[in-house]
Amino acid sequence: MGSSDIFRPLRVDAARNREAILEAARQVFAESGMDAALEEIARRADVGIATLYRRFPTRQDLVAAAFEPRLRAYEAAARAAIAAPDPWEGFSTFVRTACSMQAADAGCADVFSLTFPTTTELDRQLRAATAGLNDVIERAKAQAALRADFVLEDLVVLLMANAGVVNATKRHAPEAWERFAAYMLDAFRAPGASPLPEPVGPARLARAIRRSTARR
Amino acid sequence: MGSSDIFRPLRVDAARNREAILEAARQVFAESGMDAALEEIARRADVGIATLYRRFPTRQDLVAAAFEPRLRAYEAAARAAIAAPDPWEGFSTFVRTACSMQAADAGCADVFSLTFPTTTELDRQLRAATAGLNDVIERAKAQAALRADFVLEDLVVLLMANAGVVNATKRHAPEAWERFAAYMLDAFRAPGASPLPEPVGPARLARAIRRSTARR
DNA sequence: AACGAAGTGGAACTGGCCCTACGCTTTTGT
DNA sequence: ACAAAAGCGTAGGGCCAGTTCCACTTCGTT
Repeated sequence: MGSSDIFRPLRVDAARNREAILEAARQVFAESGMDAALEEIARRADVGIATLYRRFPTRQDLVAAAFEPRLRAYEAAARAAIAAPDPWEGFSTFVRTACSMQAADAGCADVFSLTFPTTTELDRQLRAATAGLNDVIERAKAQAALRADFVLEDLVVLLMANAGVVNATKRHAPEAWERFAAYMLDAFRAPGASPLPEPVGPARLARAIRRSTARR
Repeated sequence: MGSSDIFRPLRVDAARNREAILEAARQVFAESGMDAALEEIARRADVGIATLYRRFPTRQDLVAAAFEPRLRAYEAAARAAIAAPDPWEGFSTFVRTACSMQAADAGCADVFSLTFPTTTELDRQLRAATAGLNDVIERAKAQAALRADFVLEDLVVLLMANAGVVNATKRHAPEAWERFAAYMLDAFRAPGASPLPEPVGPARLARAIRRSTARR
């Protein structure tokens, strides 16, 4: 990847530990979100905390590496939407898939909602995948399935909202998001019932994203 | 209030400090949510941490006291909705008001979305106020302004969702919630475009609420 | 089998926050 | 003016998470 010139393979024990850390990280991030305790991850991987730091100097390095499979899944969902013959079908399936991933994995809730500061590379890819949907969106509008004033950023806002739903309900009503997503899809469906306030333009949303450290 | 039999007035300096603490708490809670650091509140009130603890032995005592004006405002908004001649008008104004309060005050985002464990008394009142809306909801359905499958709990879920939006956008796109709320209102408006998944019944939502400590 | 490089884990330091104990200060009532 | 009651702030112990350091172990090579 983007590391040094000479690619030196890891020693086998080191490689094994690296995998154990990633596996543990995926579990823990899924349960507790991207701001979970690193020591918990090390503990669960049966590895000293220093080992974790040596392999992943910053939290973001670990997040990026652990999140990769989910990113692929997200990209795949976007591609599926693009490839779908019926654009509304593609669009709505994508929405449900992404929301369901958020529900199943607290890390996805954090990352899809761009609420967690990730590597520039990771969120470049995430945005790219999302932006790819512009095509479906246009086609869905063209056949008057999607309301004309819908914009790509509405999708991001939806994921932020869904993260809120999921976060509040995951313990005792883990399927609440389904009804919520259905409402949103109804809202997106043409014709728009009433005029909407301006969307926050892509530029501002982008700036918004960079640094909502999720605070707490 | 609910304290001891003999009501002993506070010494004037103590009363002054109490007010300072409440004022600081309101500021800090509004900025950082209900899980803000108590020491920060004491610091900002120019008061020792022990004073804060003496006056408000638990975090929830402080939250309840600090939140009171907001609770009143919420109740007032609900009453206004009930009193509105046009039920849809009343309903939608209420939704916008509650969302806007969440946007303006991170504490409201936490409490309205029932994401933060509060005193039983406080959230009893909050629920009562919300439940009062059942009347408007029925009237709005009766005149086919609100879709027939809407339930009261959808309102709570909306507030959870809006908390997510607000949390992610407050720094750089603080009015994003307006467009989101408008979408939701469109979704709620009759006729329902497509069948919805079952709502999570009141009982389960209630259990959900008790203890979503907002984790992180 | 033996040596050096690579890797390891835990101890130690930091800083933030919660919460309590305790000796000092202010108010209040006489 | 003074003493008792009420209130106060600081200091300190506990906990938890992040981060760095370093003496020790394991691996891979010759």
